[in-house]
Amino acid sequence: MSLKMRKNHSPDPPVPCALTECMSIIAGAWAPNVVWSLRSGPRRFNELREDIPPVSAKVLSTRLKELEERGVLKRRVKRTSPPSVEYELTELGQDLIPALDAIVQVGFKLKIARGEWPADEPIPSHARVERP
Amino acid sequence: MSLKMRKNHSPDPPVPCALTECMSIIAGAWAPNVVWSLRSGPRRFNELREDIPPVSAKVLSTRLKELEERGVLKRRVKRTSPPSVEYELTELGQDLIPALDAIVQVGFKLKIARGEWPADEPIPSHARVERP
DNA sequence: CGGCATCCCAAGCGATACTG
DNA sequence: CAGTATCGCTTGGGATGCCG
Repeated sequence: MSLKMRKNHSPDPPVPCALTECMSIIAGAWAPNVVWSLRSGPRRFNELREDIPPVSAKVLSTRLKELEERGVLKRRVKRTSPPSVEYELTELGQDLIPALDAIVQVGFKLKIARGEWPADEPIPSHARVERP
Repeated sequence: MSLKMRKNHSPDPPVPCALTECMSIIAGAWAPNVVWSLRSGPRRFNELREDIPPVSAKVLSTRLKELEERGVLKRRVKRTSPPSVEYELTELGQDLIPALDAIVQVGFKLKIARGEWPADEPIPSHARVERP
């Protein structure tokens, strides 16, 4: 494909590489946390809000919808009373876990480098988010 | 500055977990591509612009400065004529490569799932960006 | 409980022009 | 070559309130 300089910002696929492709899924302030929070099983809307304290309902809702459209998770309505909704990772969602885990590992290296994590403490593998 | 209008957006630490920590480094449209482009050695400013076609000079410049401040890469000025500037990953920058590679792997899975990459073709390990 | 509607703000990015 | 300056747009996100 001829990738010529376009005068203006691309109406066409912008750098259609695998990296950008996947990054666009886990971009944004909360999407990675949502996926990460779901890695150990289904969670409900308000559970996710508690997992990721500062997220607003609007944004969480938006992210969830987007992640569902992208095939990362599934929304499941349980017709109980009161009705409850569960979100669960799809296979694609599961595929993201190793990538996120790799990112978390780097995050811990950063904390150690800044002395925010005791260096003698082992780096937790498959570390949890701060879910109390 | 200390007395911000407290009506909106949180003045408090936003989920200081390892995941968010590292994500903030590789967030944005181009930061991951920059790191990825540097993984096989130093690159110059305009080389990076060619590696990542749609990025503007302003944004690239901003990202590079930010990544340098964060300790991800080093800026090295060669006093030739005309002077040239090289950017190179630090150790921290290198640490990011496995994470980005994991992301790229997912990216290829996505492409395959959509039939944009021949399924019989092997998934390139440590795949390159489209650097011709 | 699980959202959506509304309003607003700030960051990120692109385009163009200009500089040392 | 390697940027900076300026501008304006688009997007993401927060706060609050309402609703089935």
